[in-house]
Parts: sequence; C-alpha cells; structure tokens
Amino acid sequence: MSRYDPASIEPKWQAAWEDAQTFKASREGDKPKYYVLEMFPYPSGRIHIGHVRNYTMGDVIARYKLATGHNVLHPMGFDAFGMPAENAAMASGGHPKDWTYNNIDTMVGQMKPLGFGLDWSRMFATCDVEYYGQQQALFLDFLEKGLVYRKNAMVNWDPVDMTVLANEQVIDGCGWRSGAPVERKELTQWFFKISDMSGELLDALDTLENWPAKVKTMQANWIGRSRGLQFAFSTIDAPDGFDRIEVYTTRPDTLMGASFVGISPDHPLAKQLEKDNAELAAFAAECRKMGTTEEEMEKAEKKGFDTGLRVRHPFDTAWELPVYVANFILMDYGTGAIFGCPGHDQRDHDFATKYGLPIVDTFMPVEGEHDIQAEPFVPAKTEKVRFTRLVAGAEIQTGEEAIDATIDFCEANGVGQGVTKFRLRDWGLSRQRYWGCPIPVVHCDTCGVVPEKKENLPIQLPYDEAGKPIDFSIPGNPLDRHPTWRDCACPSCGKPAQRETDTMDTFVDSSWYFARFTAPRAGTPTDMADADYWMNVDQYIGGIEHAILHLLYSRFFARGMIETGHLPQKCAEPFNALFTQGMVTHAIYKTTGADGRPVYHYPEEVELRDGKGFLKDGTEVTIVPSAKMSKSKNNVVDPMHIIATYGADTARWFVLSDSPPERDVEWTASGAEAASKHLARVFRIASEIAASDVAPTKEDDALLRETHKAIHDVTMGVESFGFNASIAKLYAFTNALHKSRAGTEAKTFAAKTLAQLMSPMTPHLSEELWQLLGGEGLIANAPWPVADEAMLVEDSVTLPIQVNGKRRGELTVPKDLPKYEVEKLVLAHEAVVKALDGGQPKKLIVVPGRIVNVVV
RNA sequence: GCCCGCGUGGUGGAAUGGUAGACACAGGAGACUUAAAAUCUCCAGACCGAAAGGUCGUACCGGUUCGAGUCCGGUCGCGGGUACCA
Repeated sequence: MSRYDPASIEPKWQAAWEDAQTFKASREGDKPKYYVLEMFPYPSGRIHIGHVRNYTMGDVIARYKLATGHNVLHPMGFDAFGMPAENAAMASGGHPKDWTYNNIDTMVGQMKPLGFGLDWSRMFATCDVEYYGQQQALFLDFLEKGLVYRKNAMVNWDPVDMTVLANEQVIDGCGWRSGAPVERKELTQWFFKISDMSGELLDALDTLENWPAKVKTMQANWIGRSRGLQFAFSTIDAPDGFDRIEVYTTRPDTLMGASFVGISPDHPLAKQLEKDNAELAAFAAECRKMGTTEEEMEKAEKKGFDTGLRVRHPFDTAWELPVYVANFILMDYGTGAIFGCPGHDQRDHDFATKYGLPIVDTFMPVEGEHDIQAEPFVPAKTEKVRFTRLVAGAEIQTGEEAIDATIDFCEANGVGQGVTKFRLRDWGLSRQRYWGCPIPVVHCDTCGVVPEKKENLPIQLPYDEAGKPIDFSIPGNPLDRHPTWRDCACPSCGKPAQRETDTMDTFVDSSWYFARFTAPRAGTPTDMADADYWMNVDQYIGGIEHAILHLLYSRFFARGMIETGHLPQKCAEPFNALFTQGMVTHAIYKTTGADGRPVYHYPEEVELRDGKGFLKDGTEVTIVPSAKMSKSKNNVVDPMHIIATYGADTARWFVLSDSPPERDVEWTASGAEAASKHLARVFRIASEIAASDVAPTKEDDALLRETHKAIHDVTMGVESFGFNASIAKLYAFTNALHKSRAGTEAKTFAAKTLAQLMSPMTPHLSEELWQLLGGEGLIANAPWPVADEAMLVEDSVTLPIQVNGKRRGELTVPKDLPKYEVEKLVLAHEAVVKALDGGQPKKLIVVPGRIVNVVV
C-alpha cells in the first residue's frame, strides 16, 4: 500500500486544476456569482504565516462556493507601493522597483505551491503602470467632480535630513535616521473630501448586516457625529479682526461653569498674538515640536499659556474669562477653540488646577453633594442630575435634555446655534516620496495648478536619473531633485511647466483594487459590464488592523467611483460581508544598540531559557510578548519550512485548526507534525477501505448517521467561519470511521464524504482520496454533499439533573416524552429523592431536551 | 490619553443563559516489535478520598438569574487602531 506523499500528489493536482482551468473566473452559464476576496498582501519579500492563514480561509470559502454551484471570482494581487521599498533601497542599495518585483516573484512562487484556488490570470500589482495609470485617470475624474482639493496641513519634518517623515519614522520625537528632534511643518497638500460624506458613511453602517459589530462601532466612533453649540465670545482689546472667538462645545449645559477659553497653537489668533509676544512664540514653538499623532497630543502633559487677552461671558458681560493657548486643542476639530469647564471635565480640571483657575459646578448629583474642587463630576449624559447653575430646562434633568434645552435657548436668544459636527477629517493623500502613484497635475506659472490631460496618462515614475538608476542614499524625494522628470508642457497654455512631485498615499491604491479585479486589463479603471456582474465583493476577509482606515477609504472611494461613472449604483457599499481574522502574533526580541535605539532580533537568533531570551553571545534580550508580526520588528514567521517538510495540505490544515479564525493566535510550530500525522492517518484509513471487501453489516446505519451528522456539522462550520469547529468535527468523524465495523459500501460512502468535507481545507489530499475511492472527475467540481435531516434526529436524549444548579445525576428519556412524565421521573430519581429528604421541591424547571433543575 | 477587542487545564482551544474543558498538542501507562520509529488501546483540570463520592474551578471584585465562561457594573493585564506602517 502506498504512503501519503504530499510531495508527489500536490504538484500533480495543481497541474490538474491548471489544465482544467478550475479556478478561472467565468461569467458563463446561469449560476449565481460569488466574489471572495482576501486583503491583498504587501510584497515584503516572503509570505508569512499570517498570509497562509488569511488566504487559506478565503480559499475554503472559494472552494466551498464552487462546490455549491457558483461562478467564483477569487483573485490575488499585490499592494506594492510604499515605504519599505524605499527603505530597503536606502539600507542596501538597489532600486525600489527591482526590490518590489523581485519580492512579488518570490511570494508568488511561495503561494502557488499552497494550492490556492485563485484565478492567477487576473493578478496585478498596484505599482504596475497599467494600474496606477488608471488610478491617475480616476484622480482626474474625482478632481473634476470636486472630490479632491488642496489645503495646508502639518507634516513631520526632519530638520537634519531635510525630509518629511511618516509617523512610524518618528521615534520618541526624533527622526529615525538622523536622530534629530522632529518639527511640525505646514505644506500645501491634496485632500479627498471624505468629510462631505461623513453623515452618509455613518448612516450607511446600519445597512452592513454582515459586518462585525465591532468594526461598525469603531467606524462610527471614528466618524464621530456630535451635536453641540457653536457660539462666540466677544474679546476685550484684541488685535484687529479678532473681536470674536468662535467656539464649539458638546456640553453647552456647562456654560455657566466656564473658567477659561482655550485656543489651538495653530489658531489664527494665536499666530497673530505670537508676533508681538516672544514668550508666547516660544510656547507655540514648543507645541509645534510635538508629533502630529493624536496619541502624542493626548498623552502629552496638558500645558497652556495665558495670552493676557480676556473675553466676556455671553450671559454676563461683567464676567471675564482668560484666553489660553493650550497644547491639547486641535485646529482640525470644531473651531480650534473651546471653553473649559473644570467642574465637569477631567482634562479641564487638571488644567484649572495647574493654572489656579476657578472650578465651578453647574450641576450636582440628584442626591448629595460632590466635592468638585477635588475631582470633576462627570456623569453619563443619560443620567439625571440636579442643576445648580441652570441655563435652560428643568432643574432636575439628564445631561442630554439639558444640552437640547440649552441649544434651543441659545438659538432663541441669538447667542449661538446648534450644529452637527464630525470628528472625521479630510483624507490627506499627498506623500513626499518616490515609490507611489504620481499625482497627475502640473504647476504652471501662468495657469496655476492644472490637471494633466487624460491622453498624457500614465505619468510614469522615472527609473533613472542622469543616466543612472536613482540613488536612494540621498535623503529627500528623488522626484523633486530629478534633473528632467518635472519638466513638461502646461496642459492648458502649452508653456513650459513643472509636474507635481508628490505621490499618492498607498491607501488610495488599496481603495479600489477590488473593483479593478473584475476587469484587470480594461483600458479604463473598470469595465461597467464586468463590475456589474461581479460586484459587490460577497465575502471580504482581512485583518482587524484595517477596521477603520482602509475600509472607510474604500467605502468613500466606491461612492466617488459611482459619482464619476466607474461603478454601478449598487456598489456604494462594496463589501457585502466582512470577516476580520485575528492576527498571528509572535514575541519581539529586542536589545538596545550603541546609539540607544532598539535593535530587533529574529526568533532564530534567540535562545530561550527559563522564560528569558539570550543571543548567541549571551546578551539578554527584552521579550515583548504577542505582538503583531511586522517586518520592521523582525518577528515574522516563515511558513516555508513547514510546507517543505510536510506539504501544503498540512500547512493549510494546521493554520485552520485549533484557533477560532477571528482570534489572534500566538504562533507555535509544535502542532504542524500532528496535523501531518492526521492527514497520513486519513490517507491510510481511506486506502484500507479502498482495498477492502466487506459485506453490509448491522453497523452500516450507525455510520450513515455519523456521516450525515458530519456533513451537517462541517457545513455549518464553513458557513459560519467556524473552521476550527469544522476541523474538530472532521477529527471526530475520522475517529468514528476508523472504529466503525460497517461494510465496505457504507465505509466507502463515508470516506468519500470525508474527502469532500476536507477538500476546501486539504484539496490535494482530497483529490487523491477521491480518485482512490472511485469518485468521478475532480473533487473540486463535485457537488457539495447535503445532509439528510431525517438522519440527524436522535430517538432519545440524556438530560442532566441539577439540584440547586449543581449537577447531581442524569436521566435518559425518549426524545418526545411530555414534560409531566419527565417531572415524574425526575422526582423519582435517586439523587433528587435524597436531596428532597421527604420534602417538596420549591421549584422544578424542565427545559425540554436540555436540562432539569430542582430547587429545594 | 481616547476608541475597539481579548482573558477558560501544562498548551491551542470547545461550550444557542442549561452537564465547563469537545477536538487536538505536550505528558503518562500499555499492546505490537529483538529494538527503535510508525501504528493501535487506555488515562489525564486542581484538591481530598482506597473507592463511592465530595469540594474548588473560566483574570479579579460585585450584581441579575432556578441556573452565568456566557448578561450587567467595576478593577487588572494583554493586543489592535489612533488619520504619513500597510
């Protein structure tokens, strides 16, 4: 008897699928369509175990849908622009383009042996000229529709390298290469007007029934709709043009507890005052040294600077408040100015305490008092409170009621107006980098900023500069310093002009690739007939780390593409169902380098002893447990040795077993061998059945029931993304088949069914078994088995008997035994008799088919 | 800081508010073998007990319920996101 030999069977069946074009997406026939998509990978160099997990999940769905009679689209591509390619070029020479395409070749070479049912003919990379050229066309259409505009925005600036830094490149406030303290700098940049769609993007979340609730919550919080009051404080002796300071507040009911006005360091008034106040200028400069991330702003110590300027309270002109410039106020949100109410806000309380400002309450608990000087009183807005300094509404009301009443009162008295604001900011897409899609606009001295003509697209990235491949050892954007690339004719007046040298954020690339897959070679961004057939994506699968940005940007882009005629109306929400798989995590091992910066070590370099890690030279490493696998942290696990040792089916089986798909898993390699043993066991069991000849026995029926139960359970698991549950059932079914003494016919049926149920997970082995057991054609094309409901029902059930919620015995009764009969049997049960000790039960709960509880 | 998750045996994990620990890994005992590998059978949360059986037990504290891993409130720890990592 032959042994399970994945090395020989896997290439054989991959060739068979290739010959039969099994996974080529086709619009033919009248089958329903199914589009399954996994978030495409960044070509970091090698696939890692997280990729294997992600694509195996998608492949299970794709193969299952094929077997249940669908036209399936299951494509693959690469999110190929981005910083790592430039970083690699800086670190070790070479060119981002060569680095990227080499990586793609390697990764495709690693993915193909895994036997994914992908339509490889549709593959593309976002750095392909064909792709980014179409993206430029989309940009021009968006521009024409007013979905893109220019404004100033802050970037991280490295004053030594004279270059813009990504947030990731700022470490403890310093540039990652130069080590110099980073500054904020203002640049004119392109923005997508995503904020125009805030309300729509928020409201439409409710229609996404098959999205995880947590993702919808995260997006809703991110968009952040709030209702508040916008009004102005009038200033006293302020510079010209600043007789009013507009503020926005979501808690107007605390207006009578105001103790100061705060403005952002980037507020026009702050900038004006700075001119004549060196101390303030120094404070503002200090604020601008802070990074641009929200996290840094929030975590930084709250600091303010008293401008000396004062404003009048809108309800009492004799009441004057000081104006502070404060480092925690964002110019981007609201009006860039607030009033502080220390009595009912922790941050304002800290601020007031620090600068000796008054702390006044506007409401107290309904019962009792709260020491407002010691800590702020911040109840939920839905809680009733007793107002001590009331603007409008009842004395005792909830915060919500008070807010509404105050807004109405203010509007009626001309103090301000109720407005709805969103936290969501416009999407800045300009990047001062080489390896991205060039923004197709031209700067002309005469005509200003002019869109490039569509017939001049694609605007290609230059490979060479001055006859040599671009040198990335020099900091800064190579497009900026390229001797000729910028030169062009103005599309409007024809005079010499210069190209924009900024490229697009790589999130743009990934915001429409799913649409491009429906017609990847089309001469326009999409082909409407293909998009109409294949869209939407029926099942999208990817990491939870993309819950907000990528998915929100894609939702915006889909709407923009409808507006510009590139997608049909039905695509506003392009992903019908979303599944967020957990990440594969692995410890990070780091030491500190001579320059004080962290040095990351590969798992292979680290020896673990007593929970501590050491390098070969004995240096102890710091272990950061369970972190997201990241190339820059060197904690990526390479699955290729598992594939080489045990084969693709083992790797696929292994990544699906044991862990629920949505949960993070800490990677350990110990289970791979066990998975391999199990597959070999299945092969052995099937081979024995194929070689046997046993007449029908009285155990045939039991095995048949087991088989139908397995069909039911495994199918349920696949349908609900419970792949680990499906696999547990497959283990149990394999054990049942192994132990069964049924005849050959029943066993053959069971084994063929087992092969089918396993086929989405272990497709090569399943094809082999199918052939061995006399199945017709490819198992990939065989119709998915259907469970016979009649075979699933049991005749009797075993009920656990609880006494006061603790299990004290069990009772086996016919399935349909009436409740009162069950009660009689329970009361006669030994354990119950003992517990009652002659008395009567206080209560008797019978949950039919599940449990019995006696309360004594 | 803020938003969103997660926390169950030695390990990965299972469990529509209804027998906690399915299925598997590692471990132990045995069979087969000259031996090993492979394979097969069985055991296995902790504690007490010879056993029958009992007590405890799902990060921690409290609540709702006949009944809580599951629902509610709070605490701690870990992870993701935080708008230029992708």
